[in-house]
Amino acid sequence: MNKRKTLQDVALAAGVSKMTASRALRGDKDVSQRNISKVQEAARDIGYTGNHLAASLAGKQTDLIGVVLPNLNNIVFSHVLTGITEALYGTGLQPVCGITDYDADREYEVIRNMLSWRPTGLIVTGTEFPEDTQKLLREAGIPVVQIMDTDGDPIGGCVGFSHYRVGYDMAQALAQNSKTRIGYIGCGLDKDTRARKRFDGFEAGLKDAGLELITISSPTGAPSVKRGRELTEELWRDSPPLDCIYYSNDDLAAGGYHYFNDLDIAVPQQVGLVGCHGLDFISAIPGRIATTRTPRKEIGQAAVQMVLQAFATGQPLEPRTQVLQPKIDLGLIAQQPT
Amino acid sequence: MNKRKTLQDVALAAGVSKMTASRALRGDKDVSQRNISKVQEAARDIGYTGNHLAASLAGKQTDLIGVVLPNLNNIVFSHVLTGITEALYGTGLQPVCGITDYDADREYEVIRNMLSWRPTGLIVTGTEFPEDTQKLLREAGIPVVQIMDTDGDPIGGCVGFSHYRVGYDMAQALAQNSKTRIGYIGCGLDKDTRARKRFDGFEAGLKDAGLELITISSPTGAPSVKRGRELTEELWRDSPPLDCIYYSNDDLAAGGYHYFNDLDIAVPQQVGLVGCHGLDFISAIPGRIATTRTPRKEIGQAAVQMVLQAFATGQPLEPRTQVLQPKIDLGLIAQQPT
DNA sequence: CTGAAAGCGCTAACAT
DNA sequence: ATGTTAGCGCTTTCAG
Repeated sequence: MNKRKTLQDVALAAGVSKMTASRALRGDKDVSQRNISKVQEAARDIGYTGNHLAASLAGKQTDLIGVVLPNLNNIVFSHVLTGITEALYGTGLQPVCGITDYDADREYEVIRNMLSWRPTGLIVTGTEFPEDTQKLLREAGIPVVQIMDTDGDPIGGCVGFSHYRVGYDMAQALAQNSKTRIGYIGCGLDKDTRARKRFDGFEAGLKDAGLELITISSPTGAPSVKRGRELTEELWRDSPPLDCIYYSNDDLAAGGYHYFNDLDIAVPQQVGLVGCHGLDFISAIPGRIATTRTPRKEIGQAAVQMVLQAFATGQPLEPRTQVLQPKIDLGLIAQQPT
Repeated sequence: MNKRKTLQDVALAAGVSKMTASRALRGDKDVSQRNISKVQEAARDIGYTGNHLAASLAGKQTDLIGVVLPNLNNIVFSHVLTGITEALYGTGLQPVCGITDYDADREYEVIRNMLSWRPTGLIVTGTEFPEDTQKLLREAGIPVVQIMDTDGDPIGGCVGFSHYRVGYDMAQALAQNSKTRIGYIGCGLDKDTRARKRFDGFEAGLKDAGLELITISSPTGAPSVKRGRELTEELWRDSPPLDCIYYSNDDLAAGGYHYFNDLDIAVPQQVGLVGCHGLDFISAIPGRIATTRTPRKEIGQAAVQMVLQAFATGQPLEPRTQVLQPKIDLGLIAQQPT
């Protein structure tokens, strides 16, 4: 394990000064073509890798964009990250991702830790933060963009949609389509504030339509297809008759679909199932599960645009909210025009 | 956007030297209780965040573990990353993740870029690398662990399983369970070498059982549930009768399941469907889709153990392969004991 | 177009 | 227990 090569080694091998080597490697203007070749060759020969730590420390700028997400097992956040990664591709910036697991303390630590790498920008999930986390973000001195949720006061840029309204609108749509005996199944609402906001909005939407939830199942834990099946089975067994179930996401709804399918209960004719997000597997059973299509990738891309813009102007990001409206897809629940 | 605070500012505010402040903040031994409190207080008061760049440059060690994955939309790799993150939690090390999108050039760049952050260890996916990437890894001077695939010569540590054997074993199992007219559907085998190895193993396994694939559908593009449905529909329409379809993963198989389910074709009685990985949604339709359960999270955890061990001994990692054997789950395809 | 000097913010290694 | 002195490897001046 011989010592790592430094710029000095490259300079030596190329027979120029450290400075010329540095400029040549970074593609600075004002280096002779001959020296550029010599330096690049030397770098390749000795296997020079560079040192971002030193470069960033000296240059007072990193090429890092911090991204703080609750979780990557939830495919929704993978999609956001994909949007971010794609939008960043070719800009010379690169994402560094931190996971909070929906834990506020961990979130504080993750953000604090990120900031100490002096990223050029920061993208964080959600709008609800404890006081000290807010302080951290406000004093970060770099562009901060909050994503996914627009219910709340943004600290810097903000792009996403209103989860409350997603719930509200879906409740109204179901009521308009003759669903009256509605149940709810959601997982981990104690931690997932956005799922909770959808729930709150849904209840409000029902209420305004003169309805209320007949049964509510809201255990802790992570939502999954399997979990959705189990919870649906319980609910169906113990609850008064339902003509519709609203789930906190598509995974749970898919689990419900499998349960009813095995029982030969027609979905959505006998019972309507409603999820959230519009994931790929929903389109593999066209029309069966109603959902709200959320623009996840687009949110990631828009967040990057905000950071890039702030980066270009050199200004911190003014509080500004951009809403990317989700679309309701009722599938076969939608009444045919009569 | 006032200038970021430095250790000097903390020292000044606390009335001690930079060094004492540094020690106090890092919890070094040999600092008086009184100064510890004073420094911590000062740091909090002025909103000191620290600078990892400077610390790592001076300390010649980072707390970073590089993780290079092909993709995060594939939930399989999210699970690996989760295993890594969990195993790293509490060690003071943290993962930094790079995405290659199954592209060799991008992979080279990602790894090169990672190395220039001087991580303490590196976890990369797969065993097949172009010559220059191999060189990079060999000369990295830090513990390198290759994961997921054990078919090939490891450069450093290696943990995973044989994809060839996964395919081979499944072919044999299907043959033993009276499947004879078998088709194959897989996506993106041009880029996903591990899926290709499963395919190769599957063909070999069939051959050794005196069988061969009746139909093969292997388009480019990303596998998804929706795609699985579409490809299954095509295959079923155009192919001679089949009693079993082997897919390159569970997502595609699930798409096939939905297709047959809508047609009231019994799965697996009329046609057996076989995926790979044993994802959550498989267990929501118990027994219907056969699969191979792969220990994804465990692979991530084992990889971290290897890095940690090398870190502790201070030695580069000797080539060493650890196999975490996947388990076949035939579900209802398995013949009942007679 | 090139180079020499200075220093980014921190910590290791010695002092005291 | 605390402070001082030297860098880590690079880039930003500024001078040729």
